[in-house]
Amino acid sequence: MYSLILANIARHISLTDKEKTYFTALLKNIQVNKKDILLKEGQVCTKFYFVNSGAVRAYYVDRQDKETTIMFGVADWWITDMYSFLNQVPAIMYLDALENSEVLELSKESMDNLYIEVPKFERFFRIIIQNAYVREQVRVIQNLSMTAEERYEIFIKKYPHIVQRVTLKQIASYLGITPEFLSTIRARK
Amino acid sequence: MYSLILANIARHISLTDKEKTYFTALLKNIQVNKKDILLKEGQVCTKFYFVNSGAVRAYYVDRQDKETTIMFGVADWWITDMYSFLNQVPAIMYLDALENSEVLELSKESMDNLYIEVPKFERFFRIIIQNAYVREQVRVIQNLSMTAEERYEIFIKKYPHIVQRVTLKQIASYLGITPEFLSTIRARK
DNA sequence: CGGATTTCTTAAACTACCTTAAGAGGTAGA
DNA sequence: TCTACCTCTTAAGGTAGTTTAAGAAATCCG
Repeated sequence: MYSLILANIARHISLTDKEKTYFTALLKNIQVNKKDILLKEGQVCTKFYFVNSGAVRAYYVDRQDKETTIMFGVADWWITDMYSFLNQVPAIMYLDALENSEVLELSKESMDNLYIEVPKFERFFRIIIQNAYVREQVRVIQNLSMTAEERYEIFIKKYPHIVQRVTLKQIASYLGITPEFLSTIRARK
Repeated sequence: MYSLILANIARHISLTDKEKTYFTALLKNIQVNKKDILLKEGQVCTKFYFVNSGAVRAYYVDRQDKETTIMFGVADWWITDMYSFLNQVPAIMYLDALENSEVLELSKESMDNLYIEVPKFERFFRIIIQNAYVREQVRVIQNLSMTAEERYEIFIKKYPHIVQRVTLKQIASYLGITPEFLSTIRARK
């Protein structure tokens, strides 16, 4: 139940057995079904989620009800509305399950305690967020300098396991195009 | 010389006088002239920069020589090629001065020592990077769900002091459009 | 000061991507 | 098993943003 998350952490910091025990005791294991909602826009996000199995999606809905997929979280990924979680303000995004999934929750309160009890975790989450930042920066560059077709090519190369599991509409909303246009892009090949 | 950066840090962590002295001793103050290059694509980025005065721009150049402005750094901003700096791999971006500027440099080596000597800085840079991550995420959402005109409106509201100081071409490359189109957007009002 | 270079504007023709619509599978629920 | 409702495709017509080009305005520099 905790082997995946402990391996994830071990990639960046070393924990003693005692620290591992302390950390895992803070986690809550939950099972969610396909389409279950973890977070709604407007709610304060109180959890940082780690996906153990299945798939979770983060997306934004604008005034015209158009969805933009912010990220897909599959096994071994951390996912949350970072701004809402860290500042305890209303979320701008939705989080929901694309498949039946097993998710570990770390609450804001637990995280604040964790930083005090095991300060090494400051380093761990700094690295996790650093990597997330760099990925978003690369995505901004790609969105601004490439056509939708090029972005789609990169997406299927980078996330081949995700392409199989999500709908065309969701991929289109990640790329920032309509499903119809993605369909014609696919047909070109 | 260090008052701005110490105030910047004090917003997130408290330092003793001794820690302040240790920290500022790691910094190198440099003066750069307009158009001076701080980092070239392909070089390993060895410095994290803090802008004391003036303005610095980070941008990406694609195979067709098209520039995409990644960020503008004015007084009180941290700027670097994060991926290159942290992993000591070749940079994907350029950094150069838009005006004569005063910049403080923190080297990778100094930063590694800083984390050991004053672990509080793990927290500080985690927060700095968190904020940068959230900004990039919002930018992705805006790029995917808004028209160029809407993004321009938001840009001039959010960075009114920057608009005055940089060229139209640079703003256009931040928004991901051509200077010609930005010119027509401006003429519409 | 004057010439060179860069920046900005305008406009016409073009392309990437959107909108609307209609039909063909697939899947889920009564 | 039938019906309802998503998902995906295809295609025609529309719009946001690009390309090319040329001139005007501003800035740089000897």
